[in-house]
Amino acid sequence: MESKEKYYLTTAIAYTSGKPHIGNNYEIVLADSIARFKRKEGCDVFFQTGTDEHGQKIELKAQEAGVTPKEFVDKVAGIIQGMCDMLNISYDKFIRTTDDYHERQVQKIFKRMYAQGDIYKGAYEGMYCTPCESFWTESQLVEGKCPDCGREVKPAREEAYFFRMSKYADRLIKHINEHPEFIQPVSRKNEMMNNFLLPGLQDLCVSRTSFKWGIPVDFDPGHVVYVWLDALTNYITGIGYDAEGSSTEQYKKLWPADLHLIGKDIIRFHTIYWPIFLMALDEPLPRQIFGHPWLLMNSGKMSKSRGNVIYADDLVDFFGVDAVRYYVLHEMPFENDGNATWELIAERTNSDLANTLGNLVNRTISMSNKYFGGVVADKGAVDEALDGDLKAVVTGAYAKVKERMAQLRVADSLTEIFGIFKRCNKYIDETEPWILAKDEAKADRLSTVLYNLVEGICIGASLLEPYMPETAEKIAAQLNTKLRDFGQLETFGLYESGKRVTDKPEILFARLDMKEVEKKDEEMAAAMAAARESAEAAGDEGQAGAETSQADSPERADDIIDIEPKAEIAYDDFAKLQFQVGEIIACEAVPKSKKLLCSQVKVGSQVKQIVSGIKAHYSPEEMVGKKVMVLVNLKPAKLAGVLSEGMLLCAEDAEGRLALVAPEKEMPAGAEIC
RNA sequence: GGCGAGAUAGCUCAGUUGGCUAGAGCAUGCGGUUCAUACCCGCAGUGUCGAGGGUUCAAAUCCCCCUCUCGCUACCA
Repeated sequence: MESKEKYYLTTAIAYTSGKPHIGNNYEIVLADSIARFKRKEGCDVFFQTGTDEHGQKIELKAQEAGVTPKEFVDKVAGIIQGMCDMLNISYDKFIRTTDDYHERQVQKIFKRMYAQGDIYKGAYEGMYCTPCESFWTESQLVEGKCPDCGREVKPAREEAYFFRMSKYADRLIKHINEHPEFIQPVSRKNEMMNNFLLPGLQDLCVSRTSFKWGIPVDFDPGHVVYVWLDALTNYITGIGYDAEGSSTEQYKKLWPADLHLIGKDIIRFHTIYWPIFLMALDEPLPRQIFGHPWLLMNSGKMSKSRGNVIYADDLVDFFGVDAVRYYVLHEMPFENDGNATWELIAERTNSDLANTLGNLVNRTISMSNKYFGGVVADKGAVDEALDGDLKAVVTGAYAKVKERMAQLRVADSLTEIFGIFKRCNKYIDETEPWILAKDEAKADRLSTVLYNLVEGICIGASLLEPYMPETAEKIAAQLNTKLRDFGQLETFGLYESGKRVTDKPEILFARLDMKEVEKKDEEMAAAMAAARESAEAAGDEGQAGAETSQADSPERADDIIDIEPKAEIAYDDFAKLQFQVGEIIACEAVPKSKKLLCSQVKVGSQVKQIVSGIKAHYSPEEMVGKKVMVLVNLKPAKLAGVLSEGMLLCAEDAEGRLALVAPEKEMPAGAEIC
């Protein structure tokens, strides 16, 4: 192996709005296995992870919890770091965006970009939708109304800083085309190109004035640096970047990053905005960005409100840290979402970890003790026909694993490694040690067979170390040896002949009773439901550990709408709106539309046809018969080619779930709401 | 609506530039074995390779069309 090559990898930083679930933790386990693998390959690895701690959402959560934002994020960051430690994550640096050096650099970066003209002070000058607290350009409006809610918009203006994205678009397009490995998996590259780069980039707003919990723009009080400029730059500030040219030696050595590991939901920010920020700073671009798939629970996205969340600490308590690491690494394909349930994890643990691996180690050690008092010695009694293939499989595994890892195919790497253990089990069957033991004359052969097994297990365990470090160490300890370096995995026979293995092998993974697992699953589901109920009863979801959907984490959702509170309106404004109770008498999905339902709504003596974007939340069948709140005097418009003559009012929560608003007591269709 | 990906054994998926009787893992059934955590080894499967056309000596693999699923995006009064 030549002189140490550096390898800098990062995960996305976790948003500190609540406790992350196993779907969020997956990424860091994946990163950890890559980091450990690279270290064993001899690279000088730097592995950074951390937390993203600013934003209005956190400001609100803290307020609800009755603590300061800093107190709030300190607590959550502590939980997140604790989970990393629990999962045995070998990070070199845990950055928090509230760290002083980070805040200072973000301010400098902002100032430099402003001085260069990449950031300019402008304003949202456009049509403002007060209820949505959103600005829209003329072209975004639909029929002159807010494209989000369809209500009236009015001209408004709010001061803000913008980043001139378009200036760098051509360079980025060129870079992406010339570096096919830049965006992984490649299918994402086309999405970025077709949806954003080729149609033309919009300038990005990079400051806010509507909340305080952020990094202040130091030359313009009232503005705080918005979201991505703050969060993304952690990748350089964490290793000592300085916007004024005094970056540390560490930075000069490590940058550009070799790999940014992120969830597929934030690929856009990492493959478009982040590279452009770097271009503005005249820094090289990261080598590769891998947007990994998600780990789903019961084939659905995990979210607390669905009650299907699994937390890493519960899993670790039940299965053990390495079983959890193994599951998420093994079950996650490269491009498709993976699935997790208590039963699936248990099945995987039983078949691969308890049966194949654990039992192999156990039976090998047991035989060594039984036949030779624990002494493992190579007596040179080779049976070429039987031993050759075993040795070939064992010594050939490293090359295969290395190749898989180079493509970030971690799950496939594990499969290759387990090929060793399966081959060893087969070898036992082929050599039949218990028969050899009956014949004094075959003692040397028996000894060699056991030696070969121990050697095979040693190499397998050494390969397994990046993925399951604790288990690998346990195996080495039971075999009274040390884990090998990667340079020693292609030579068979390095186990020191004559050593004595442990006389009391410890079960590595106990077989799990599926009934117990089922019980545990039900228990957790019940606990989840109870927690949800009590949270609802208390009318409060603001505790640390509140909802974290996989989509709005690990960085942060751009669905947070953080603009000025609505302006006060006069009664006259309100009086213009006519609300009535409407009864839905028929409803069907709008063809050629994914989200629209078309309802016939009885309002008084007339029936209005109203199209609503609620297909994801209500089926046409369940709509029928509902009495709901209708805005009836809205100017009719066509949606997906279908006429809509009003609007059904809905409540929407932070996760975008909708609930129709209905009168609390029985009211006739047509009753005025005032 | 736009762009893209996919549809293969009960389940999760492999199938390279078209080439023999289409594969792996898990689950299932049967057989073997007993060192071991009721474990391990072997065998057996079943498949209209989404539907229909076409090119070819030959197509899961290429072309056309259809159905369905998924991703990104737009829209969602």
